[in-house]
Amino acid sequence: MLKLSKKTDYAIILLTHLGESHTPVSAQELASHYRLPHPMTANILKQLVTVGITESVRGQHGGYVLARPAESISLAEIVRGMDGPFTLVDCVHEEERCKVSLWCPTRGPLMALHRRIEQFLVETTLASIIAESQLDLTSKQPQDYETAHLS
Amino acid sequence: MLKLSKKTDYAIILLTHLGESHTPVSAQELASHYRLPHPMTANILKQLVTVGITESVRGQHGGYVLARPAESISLAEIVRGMDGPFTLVDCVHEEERCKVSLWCPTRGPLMALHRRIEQFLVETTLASIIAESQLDLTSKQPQDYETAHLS
DNA sequence: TTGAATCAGCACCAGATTAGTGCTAATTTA
DNA sequence: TAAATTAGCACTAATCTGGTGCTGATTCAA
Repeated sequence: MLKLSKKTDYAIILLTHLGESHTPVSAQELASHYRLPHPMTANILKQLVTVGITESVRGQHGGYVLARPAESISLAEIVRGMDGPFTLVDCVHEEERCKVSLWCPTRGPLMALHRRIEQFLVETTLASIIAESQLDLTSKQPQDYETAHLS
Repeated sequence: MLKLSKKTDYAIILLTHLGESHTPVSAQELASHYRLPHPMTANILKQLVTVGITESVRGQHGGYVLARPAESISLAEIVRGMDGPFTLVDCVHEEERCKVSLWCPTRGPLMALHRRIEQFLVETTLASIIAESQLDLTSKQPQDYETAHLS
């Protein structure tokens, strides 16, 4: 359906938070802050660790931190880590010929679209997402972000 | 999963065929030509009629034709007709504020990506897809397209 | 006028995916 | 040692996707 999964969407939100924090943030904290169900938040964070985007700190006052600077984490990596490899249409990654037609008319245009999307995903870094969200923040309402969320 | 549905993919293939034909083409013909299951092919074509992209001719020697010239049918319209409205993330079409956070950090960048994809979909016409597929055809193998397909 | 070809409009089904829950074990720190 | 926390599972429910199939209406040709 040409849509990002909710998990990926949430992952981006959680990662921007981690990118702005200097100390580990727990799943509990993040879940209640963004009013997301705790088990799911925890699962997303765990998955982000396994794909190497975040690191965890166990024990009391533990939590999650970015594994690398936000400048070196791309949107492409986040999407891939949560959703698996980006594949606009199945044939994008196939070496062999199209199963439907030898010269499939969709191949050219859809490959072009695939490449455009991929380029955007690779170009966009977590750091730029954070920068943009902070811009929005200050321009719209000079209020404390930490306390501003709704059900 | 940021993927086009198979039905949309097939729809594009079928539409390029109709765009190249001057007489109605039956679901049967299209299905056997592209080795697609007949019931599904029929369903896709029926749906394309209901959304106004194709028109049908009933009776013997009936079939489907484009409702309008290929130049005026955009990829956006095809995707919307088959998959429903294009929504990269749920909040794209929401007037009200984000349910997760008042200033959701994903909003800006994901909206930008959404607009880029949409722009491409709107810009790309069925006519241009046909033109490109014919280019491919002649440049790669000067062989009869009608008889060249595989399982 | 009848029969074959064809589309229209449904309703349906199975499998995959997504969203979300929950348990138990390991780790850390106060 | 107890509380807080992540790790690593396995599981469930709902939705989406891909695909099937039936019955009825329309059209054309023999």
